[in-house]
Amino acid sequence: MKIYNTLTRKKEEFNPIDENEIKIYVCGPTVYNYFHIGNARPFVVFDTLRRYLEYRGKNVNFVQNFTDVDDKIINKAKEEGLTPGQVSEKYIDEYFKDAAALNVKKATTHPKVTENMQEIINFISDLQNKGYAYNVDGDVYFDTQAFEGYGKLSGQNIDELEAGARIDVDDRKKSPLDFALWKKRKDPDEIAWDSPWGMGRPGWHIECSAMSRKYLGDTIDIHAGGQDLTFPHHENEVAQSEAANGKKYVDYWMHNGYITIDNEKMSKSKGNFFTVRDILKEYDGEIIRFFLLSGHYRSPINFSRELLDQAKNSLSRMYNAKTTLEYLIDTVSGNMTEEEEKVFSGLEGFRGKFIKVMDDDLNTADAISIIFELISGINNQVKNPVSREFAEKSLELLLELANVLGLLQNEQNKEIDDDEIKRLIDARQEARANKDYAKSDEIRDILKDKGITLKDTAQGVQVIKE
RNA sequence: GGCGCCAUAGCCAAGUGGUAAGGCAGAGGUCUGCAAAACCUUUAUCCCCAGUUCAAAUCUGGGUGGCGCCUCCA
Repeated sequence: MKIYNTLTRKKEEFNPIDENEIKIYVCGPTVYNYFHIGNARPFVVFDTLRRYLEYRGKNVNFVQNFTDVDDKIINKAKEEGLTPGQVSEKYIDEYFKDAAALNVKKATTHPKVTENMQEIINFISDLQNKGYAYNVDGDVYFDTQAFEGYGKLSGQNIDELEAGARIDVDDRKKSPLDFALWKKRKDPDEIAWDSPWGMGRPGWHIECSAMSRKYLGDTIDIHAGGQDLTFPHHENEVAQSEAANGKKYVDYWMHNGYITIDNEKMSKSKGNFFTVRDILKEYDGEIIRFFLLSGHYRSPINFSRELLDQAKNSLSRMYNAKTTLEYLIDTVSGNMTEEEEKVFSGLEGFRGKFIKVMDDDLNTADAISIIFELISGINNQVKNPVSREFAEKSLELLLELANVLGLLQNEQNKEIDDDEIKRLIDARQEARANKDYAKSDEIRDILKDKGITLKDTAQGVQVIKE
């Protein structure tokens, strides 16, 4: 598989350190609110990466943290009269609900900052002992000038960065680029932990370095996140980890593009964001997932209702194919004919094409189009009478590929447990048999309002529940 | 000021040297009592200019337009 590596700015062949355990770290959310669809993109994209690697037979050790102590959480807690812990616990729960709706699997480990305080403190101590960190009256900073290679991930030049100087000027720092590893407690009732430098809490960047080291080791295969984390967050992680461990931190850096609104980056500070929780009120999570995977992960995607509607209709085409096959499996019988064998072996060719495009830096847009080509192939066969075996095998292949993308995961409940609805369906069949079409159409409309769609097929009436 | 990305049909989008995938929407048709679904047909010289090449959406240079990072942000 080839992966575009931000570090080298090239697509590179992916060679994991240990073939038997691929180590991936994805920067997780700061839990002070519901996440928005821009936040959702890395969750979905890198979940897809993980699914694909697993599909190819790899074991993946997938770590995604929760930043559960931070200024924003503290502020939110103050506003709502809660403790920071109460706020973060709440939004961790909410994260899992929305992630599940998007078919994002749970990580192997979801470490929390507050549960790794000792490791973080030890990490800072390591840096201090090696001369990469300095303590200014209880605040500890990373000395960027001491680390050769600062700027190599983001392609930034230190002199130019300083010249750009939108960074805060703080006389206590040796360089404006230096960043906080440990923040001293500012007032006595602020949440804080004891440390060699006094009461305080960790800076943001150090958390990921410490948790990555603890759960995955000094050097990992893939570290991923949104493009906006490249600088300074990931640049700082590289500096910290390589300074402390004396080893390469990450072999492959992956960064996803933004979600935009009217071609402008969606962000909390701009206020132009839509939470997944809100979108879920109108659209199924899989529609959102389809939307997020419909373009390449490094390209920006513009968000709009129109595009969500397009995604919805496209996904319906996939579900129609699935539903039709399931219906055939229930209603027809027999093994594949020679003709069907031939057609099906042609359809199996799409598996190889699917793998080929996914191998090319996770080209999910192409992967989706290949699933559609498979569906066309299936539909073309299924418009004529087919054997049950053909339907079964086709469905299996369709679901195999869709599952890699985390799509077609919704199961239709085929059991009609409502007697009233059963009666209506029977009544319509009777009316049709009597050629009383006015009545049968009327009943069909009534059922439609109840979320039951009827299709008259060669095998009989197909009932589809919404 | 530094670093970087993007521009393909009405909409979305893949393709990065060999003559434009796929989806949505639209139009017409087949099937159906009618629908639905499905199937068939139909819609692009790839922002502009110049260059390299037998050959360029794809490479080079120059424009134009849009976006991002350099500050918390996925």
